[in-house]
Amino acid sequence: MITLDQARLLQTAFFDRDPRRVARALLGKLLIRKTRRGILAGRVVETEAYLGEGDAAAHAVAGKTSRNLVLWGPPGYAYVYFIYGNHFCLNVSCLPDGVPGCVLFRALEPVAGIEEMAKARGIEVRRNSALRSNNLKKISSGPGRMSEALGITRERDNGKNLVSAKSDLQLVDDGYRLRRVRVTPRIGIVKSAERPLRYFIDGNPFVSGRRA
DNA sequence: TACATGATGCCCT
DNA sequence: GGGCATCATGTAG
Repeated sequence: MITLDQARLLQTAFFDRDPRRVARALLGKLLIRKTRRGILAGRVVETEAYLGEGDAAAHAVAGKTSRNLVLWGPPGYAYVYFIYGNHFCLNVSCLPDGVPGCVLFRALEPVAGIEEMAKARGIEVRRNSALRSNNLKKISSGPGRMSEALGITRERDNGKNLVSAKSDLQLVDDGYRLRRVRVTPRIGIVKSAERPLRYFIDGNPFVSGRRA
């Protein structure tokens, strides 16, 4: 394992392939936010693949709109949308320019800047160990939660390159070795609900929702 | 312009 | 396990 500042940015080519492969490959990578006060980082422990044509649950099925335009752009860019009047969800575009597809980030394991992320979520983590452990899971287990922890909004981050050295929101590899991945149907959808397109790290306590 | 809906999370029982 | 807040977006009219 290498330290955070030695971690390597993922390359654009990493995302220039089928979202199902990207979703699996992203597990164990780090999502980092650079702030004036330091670096916030979380390990990707749960993702979902959303395909283009033929995936009724994907935003891409509606065709190009002002909201989902990023899905048709080049790979490695952030697609952020607002949902349920409360939450932002982060995706990364996949496949070549002109072909829609993405991966939704569903949960992170807090790695660095934990105090800051907890603060952004309105959570106290400095007390006794039991409460701390319990509250750690509330920081970024779930797509809306992790977005709030990292300050992700559509206005701020939609269309941002996630593999640019200049970006304040990046995906990096710190050498983490993935053991076992589990695959299940996706969470919270009605159409195409049976398709096994959700991926998560087996046994990781920061995975959201059901873990079987 | 109006209206229905949603890739969620939180609080209550 | 269930109810519900809350609003951007897309679609219908």
